[in-house]
Amino acid sequence: MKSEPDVFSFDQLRKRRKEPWSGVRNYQARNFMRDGMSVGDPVLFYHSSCAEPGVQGLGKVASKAYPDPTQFERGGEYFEPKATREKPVWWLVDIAWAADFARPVTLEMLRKDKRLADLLILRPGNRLSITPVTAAELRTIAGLGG
DNA sequence: GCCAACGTTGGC
DNA sequence: GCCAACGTTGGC
Repeated sequence: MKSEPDVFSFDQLRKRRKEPWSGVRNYQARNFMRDGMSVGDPVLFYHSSCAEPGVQGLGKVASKAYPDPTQFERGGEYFEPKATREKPVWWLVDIAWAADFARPVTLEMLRKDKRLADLLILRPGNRLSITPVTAAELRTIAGLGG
């Protein structure tokens, strides 16, 4: 899961322990949270749009999917006029801090590792903020992080 | 349903 | 700030 550290960093997640992953406004990313995640699933926390993009550490899914409350905030940045309480449009999960890496796994390190050739985030033009990884990819990246 | 215009993402 | 690569929007 990507996050811009200027907006919400892995350090902030560690301090807060848990954070609702609100504000996702892409259907594919929403579907991964709503349909593809279970409580306890490991999460790679990736910093994007910063000096050194890369995976900072591990989080974990800390709730089942529930409606993103920001879609109901009239006048707010994430207000969704099409959403109703009965038929929400946007869903999220809570993400909890799980473990630090000894070192961040930089984008450069990800690119250099042949085992990660199929990692979705490395595909040209990938802009999805949430992408699935295989168990093998997770192990590889966690290994690189020490 | 098509598709051009537009907005956003994200590395550099 | 640039720009490639997308996703979304809206007229038709």
